[in-house]
Order: sequence, then structure tokens, then C-alpha cells
Amino acid sequence: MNYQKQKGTVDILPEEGKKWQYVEQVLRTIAGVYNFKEIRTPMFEATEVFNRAAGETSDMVSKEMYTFNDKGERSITLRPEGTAGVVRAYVENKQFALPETPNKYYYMGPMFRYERPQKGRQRQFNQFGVEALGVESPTLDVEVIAMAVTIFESLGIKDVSVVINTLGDQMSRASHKEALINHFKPHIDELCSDCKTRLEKNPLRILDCKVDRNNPLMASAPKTIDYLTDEAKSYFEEVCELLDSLEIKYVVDSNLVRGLDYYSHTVFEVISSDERLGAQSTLCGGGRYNGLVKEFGGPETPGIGFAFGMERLMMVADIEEEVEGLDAYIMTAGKDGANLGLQIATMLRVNGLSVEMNHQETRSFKSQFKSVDRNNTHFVIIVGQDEVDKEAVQIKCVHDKEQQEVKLENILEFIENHLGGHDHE
RNA sequence: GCGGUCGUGGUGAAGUGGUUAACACAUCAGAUUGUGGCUCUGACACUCGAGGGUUCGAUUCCCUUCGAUCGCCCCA
Repeated sequence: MNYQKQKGTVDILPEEGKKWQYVEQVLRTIAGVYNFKEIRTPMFEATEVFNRAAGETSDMVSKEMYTFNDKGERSITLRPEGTAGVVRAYVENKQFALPETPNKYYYMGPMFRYERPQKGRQRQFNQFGVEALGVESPTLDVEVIAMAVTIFESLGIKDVSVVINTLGDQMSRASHKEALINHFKPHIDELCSDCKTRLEKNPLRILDCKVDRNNPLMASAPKTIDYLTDEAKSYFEEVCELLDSLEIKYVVDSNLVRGLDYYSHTVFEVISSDERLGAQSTLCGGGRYNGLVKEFGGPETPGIGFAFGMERLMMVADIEEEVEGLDAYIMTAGKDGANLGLQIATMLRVNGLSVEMNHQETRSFKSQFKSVDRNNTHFVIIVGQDEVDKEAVQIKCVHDKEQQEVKLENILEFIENHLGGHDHE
């Protein structure tokens, strides 16, 4: 039988787990600074939640979702991204009625996409994301972009750049869409089969096609930027000016089309040229989604957010490694020694000291000392038959190698008095 | 979904169509019978990923399969 972990999943072992805790803590701190509060939504939702939000024609929905029927014959999908669930929860819990806007949420946790794994891409991966709902303003857009940049800077990530574009408002998008249809329809037979469906459902995505990317029709296709309404155009210009005022470097890329259908107005990505990312250069993607809350049955409510893959982040982040160590290791000999050792260990632990003890009766002191070293221990407490008989243990400081006899009732006091004395180096 | 590369002990990693499968690290034991980090000695691969084929003989060659990994695509 095959008990190996599933393709595209990873086990995070304690050493790696420490790094995760560090990164998570940095993220929570920055979220707090920007006044985003944590929201935790379910890891699975009704399939329709994602179909509706991201668009049925998107690659993510059409071929990457973990979808199955549960025992009640409901179609369930493991979340492939975070925004849909947050917006669903926002509407369901009537958060739009809260007096304070924007409503600012952050989340982190696992997402699931059925893809072929490679460097920087897993089937179960973790995202950190934020969503700010209830306000449409260039200053909020830029606040969100600035937060993303702050996160990458705080983690010491270099070689990042911000790419932005605008998709315009409803009207801009509608006239652009019409232009695209007029442009492609006469030549539809020259395009791939996917593009034929896209023409019907979402012509914008034709520009995204990998099969037909070199077709001259692509280069001559109508551009988003030429179909912006005056309002959309000035909104975007304001965003750019605000980015300038914060000295955030960015480039405008009019071909930036995000993979999910819910975006409008400002869209952006943070990309990195760091080679440790392999073929994946996109660290972070986000944008505005003004129609989404209404899609889910809420009132007309604007929103903006971003998300990034934490695994990718960790591949390029500078992570401070904290040296961990034990306050005491209890070396034991014999059954009586082990029994007394357990008493002492428990007593010290209750008092907040980190303690490990030897549980194997046959283990030599020599090999127990190896455990002492591996655990970066401060004090060794030796508990054998002699100590049991004398009701006093031997305590040895690993750093200066001095050893002395300490009565059972004085162990805690002795350790606490001497702990501050040395560095754990 | 499509391609490339790889799969030998706990780990890293040599190697050959023939049977004792190097080496290093780690681990355990002993020298040192209750005091480590050095040294020395010893122990440690009964599916060389799995299945099939070629062969007198396969870990080595061929096919299949599974897994890992990288890339295309797409995204985070």
C-alpha cells in the first residue's frame, strides 16, 4: 500500500515550522499596523461560490479546482483562493452594516489547486491576503499596495517591482468587450477552441491565451486603456500619482490581465526576479473588485485586496533564526532515577522551565550527553541511584562545566538563580 | 494536459552485464563498568523505487508503472 503524501503537498517539519511562525508573526504585526483584522473562513465552500466569483471560464475554476460531492450530494470545493470566501462571509454576516468603513480583513491559510507541481507551486499551498471593503478611493488602493510592498521590504526581499494596470469601470469594460468581440469575431476560425468559448463568455481572456499568443490578431487587438471612461482614467491617474508621492516604484503594464474575472479598475502584481523562485516570478497579485459583493447578494459595495503565496515568500525572505535551547536536561540511570527524574522534570516545567529528560533505562551517560549538546542545554541534572538514596542530585552547568550537589528541595531555586548568569551561546 | 532529468543504507553519494555493492556523515556499542563534544575499534543495504522482458546471469540493458524534481501552460 502506498502511504506517501499526496502529490503537491508537503510536510513542514519542526525546523521549517519555526520559520513559518516567524513569518506569520511578521505578517500579523504588519496587518495590525495597517489596521486589518483577521478573518477565518471555511476551507471548503459550495462550488458555486468560486464559480460565481472567479468566473467559470477562468483556468482556476475550469480545471484546477478540487470539487466533489459530499454525502449529502452537495457540490463542495476546496478553496482555491481567499477572496470569494471572504466576500461570501462578508455578505452572509452582514458586515456591510457595520458603521466603520472600510472593513479591513486579513487571512492566511491553505488553498488548493489541482496543478502539476513545480518549484514554487504546490497543490496545497498557503496564502496571506487582505480585503478592504466598503470604500472606493485611490488612497485606499494605494494603501493596500503600500502594505504589500511593506511586507516584502520587512522580510528583506529585494528585486521586487510593482506592476499595475486598470481594467476600468463597468462602462469601460463593456465598450472594450464589444470592441474585442468585433475585432475577433470575423477571424474566430483562426483561433484555438478555448478562444472560441472565450469569445462568448469572456473575450478579455482571449488576450491571455497561450496558444494564440503569437497571432497577429493579438497585437492589433483593442487595448483596455483606450476604452476607459474619463472617470476611470482619472481614477487610475490618481492612483499613479499617489504611488509617486509615497515613492513606491511601479511600472504600468497595459497587458496585465489578472486570471480571475472579478477584477475591475486597479489591478496589480508584485513580481521578483530572484532566481530562487524558479519559473514563478509573481509573488503577489491583487486588485479592485467593485461588483463582487453585489454578486453575492449584498448591497453595491466596492472592495480591493491582494494575496500572495507564503511558500514563494519564504523562498526569498530573510528569516531571523532564533537559537532555541533547553534550560535543563535530566540524565537518568536506573528505574528509580527515571522515576525521580520525572518528578523533577514536572516540577521544573510547572515553573515554566524548558526541560527534557532521558526515558531510556539502558542509555549510557555518554549518549545522554549527546542529547544534552543537541538540545543546546544550559544545565544537566543527573539522577541515578546515588542521588535517589541521598535525596540530592548533581547539577552541572554545560557552559563552565562546574558541577555540584543540590538537595531535591533546592533544585528550582538553584536553577533559577544561575540561569541568568550565562548566555546560551 | 505536455516535455526534460532523476530514483542505490538513517543521510549524502560512488559503481559494474557476473555475487564480498566503494566512501563519507549520522546512529549504536566498546576502549573509558555514573560524566559528552577528540581518538581508536566494531556494528549497520536479505525489493540497488515497483512490475515485466532480454540474458547462462541484471542493481547495471529494454519496456511499463509509481514517485521526486525542473520546465511549458497557468497562477500565488
